[in-house]
Amino acid sequence: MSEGPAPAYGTGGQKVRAALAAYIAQKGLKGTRQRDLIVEAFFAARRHVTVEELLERVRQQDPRVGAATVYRTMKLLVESGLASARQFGEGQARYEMAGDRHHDHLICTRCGTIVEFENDRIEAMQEVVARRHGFSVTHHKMELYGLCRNCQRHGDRKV
Amino acid sequence: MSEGPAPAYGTGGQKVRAALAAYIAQKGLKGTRQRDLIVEAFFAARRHVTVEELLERVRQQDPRVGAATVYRTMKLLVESGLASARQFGEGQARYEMAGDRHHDHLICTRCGTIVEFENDRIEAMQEVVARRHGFSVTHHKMELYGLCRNCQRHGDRKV
DNA sequence: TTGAAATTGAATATGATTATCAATTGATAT
DNA sequence: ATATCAATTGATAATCATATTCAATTTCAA
Repeated sequence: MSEGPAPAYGTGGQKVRAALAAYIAQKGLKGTRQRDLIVEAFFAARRHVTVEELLERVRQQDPRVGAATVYRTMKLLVESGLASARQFGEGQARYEMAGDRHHDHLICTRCGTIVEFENDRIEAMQEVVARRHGFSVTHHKMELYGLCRNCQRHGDRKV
Repeated sequence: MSEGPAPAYGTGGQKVRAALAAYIAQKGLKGTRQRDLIVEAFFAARRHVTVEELLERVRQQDPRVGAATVYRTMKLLVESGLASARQFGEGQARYEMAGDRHHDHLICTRCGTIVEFENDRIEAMQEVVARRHGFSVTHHKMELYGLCRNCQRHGDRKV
């Protein structure tokens, strides 16, 4: 398992895998080979993946894994708080590793690159605006769509 | 920081209806009774409606109107630039009249009230954040979810 | 009034996700 | 190890919102 450069979320998902095992035990569930494969593939992807993409990766290891199992496993990861589902207007969910910090997203409309960011001043101003309208905000969604640096340059070439 | 009430749409949608007629003529399409009913109901609603809600309203005028026609008409309104579709995480689209000004949304998670707002300072900061990550933003989505003034007070009572 | 072209409504298709269910597998007690 | 029993799997069917198909109807221009 190539560990790659230091990811933002702990290394290789060791910690995460332990947390999942704990959740599974605590819930009286069982560990399975498929589940391990899927979780492995998910954390190895290191990006926002769809179930379809994940299934493809998993099937490179074991072609017999069914789509339903991937859906079920991702649901489990979300329930256990280790992943979260996002909608970027594509009609299908993308999953990301659940970090401790809240963040929003920059999405390149050409190549699909997704960058996470956080900005406290924007968050603070959202609070102000909400209060001004009598709202108390519990959560929010902010997505900025446009072209990433690379696609601004090579906008003419194919993706 | 210009922030104000949502754009005042012409009363009765006179202007809008004319614009739609123009679009229809220019595209070589035809006007129909159902279409008029649906557009009428949409602009009379004066709020973010789903196709389902709209169909119900339309059927009070003519029970024989089909759902497909509502879908088709809303698509037409969106194409013509007179309405826009929004996703507030409910799994079905809500349509709003297309004003001239860009705006974002405050959504009450209890009663479903949707308030439009605009805030130039937030928009400006979004630009800054994007540029910092090498992105050029073309559009964005910002939704603040929480409780509206009324629901904060009467959170115990039924909606 | 006519006739081609657009529209309608019902039914069917679609695409993502969830639920069903018989067969299989994993954890545990023996 | 083995038996046991609940959890899991994979295929398939079911959902749900929306799109599409198609025969019947309606619109509009000539």
